[in-house]
Amino acid sequence: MTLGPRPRALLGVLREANAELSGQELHERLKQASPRHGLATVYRNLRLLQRSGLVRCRKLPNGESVYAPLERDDHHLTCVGCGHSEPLPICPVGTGGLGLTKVLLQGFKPLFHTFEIHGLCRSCQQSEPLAHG
Amino acid sequence: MTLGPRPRALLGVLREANAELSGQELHERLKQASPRHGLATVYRNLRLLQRSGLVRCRKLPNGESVYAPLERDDHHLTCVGCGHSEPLPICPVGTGGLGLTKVLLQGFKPLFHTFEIHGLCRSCQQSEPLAHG
DNA sequence: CGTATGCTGAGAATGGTTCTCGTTCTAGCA
DNA sequence: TGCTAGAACGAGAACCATTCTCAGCATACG
Repeated sequence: MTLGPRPRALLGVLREANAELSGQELHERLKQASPRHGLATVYRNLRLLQRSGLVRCRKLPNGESVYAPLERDDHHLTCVGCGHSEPLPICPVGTGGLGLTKVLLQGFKPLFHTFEIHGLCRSCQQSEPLAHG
Repeated sequence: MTLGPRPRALLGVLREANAELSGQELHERLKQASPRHGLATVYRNLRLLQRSGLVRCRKLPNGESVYAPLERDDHHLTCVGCGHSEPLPICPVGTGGLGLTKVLLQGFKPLFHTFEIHGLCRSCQQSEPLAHG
């Protein structure tokens, strides 16, 4: 598989970054190197890299998608109140995967997984006396 | 915690449904019972129910959110090519949770989790000779 | 009865992402 | 070098699920 210059630059920015980046943020950074780099191209190449198994993606509560290199395996704690999301240093899946049987996958080729715990952060618990119980 | 009539109807529709429903679908169904039920109210009450620990939510690749009762614990296999998502009858988290330490949670109150395997479905593997390797 | 508070519906606004389409780049070839 | 076909690109418009705004209505309470 050969990557064109645009996708390669995109992947480079993602790998240098120490956090997940959104499409908009990636666009900002890529424009610094090539000012005419378009937003559509950013999203086009993000899809390409994702299908190629080089980039992973997840959606934040506010609707934007954030991207990271596939090899980074972070999971998250996300507040359903304020939408704040922070890394969670655990992974429920061993390195060898879940031992998914071929029966379960039925020809599906896994590339990456997302695991997220949703709940209420400390400050949203205080401001919202709704918590069930 | 007391639920008003609108949130209660919403939760009822979700519990009757045998699949996750989007905000738009919920609106459609709720209008059948009360034709003037507004879309804003659907989303308002979805947020309310989510914060109350009664409803869970996840985002599909096409950007819409789908909702289910908290007690339903399904996970998914989602194609990064076509966006198709189907239930996966496994859960990486035991009933007792992950044994998350208080140190990790730092006051965060977990309500539910999402687990999703992203990859390429059989037909997207065929149409896209991109697969890395 | 009068007022405060909260919930609601209708429609406008928002904003990340995708689409359109004319242009530009690249590869292959003579 | 000059030419052509096809792929990739950029700019801006379009899309659409969701959120916001705000006036109207219901309920509770004095």
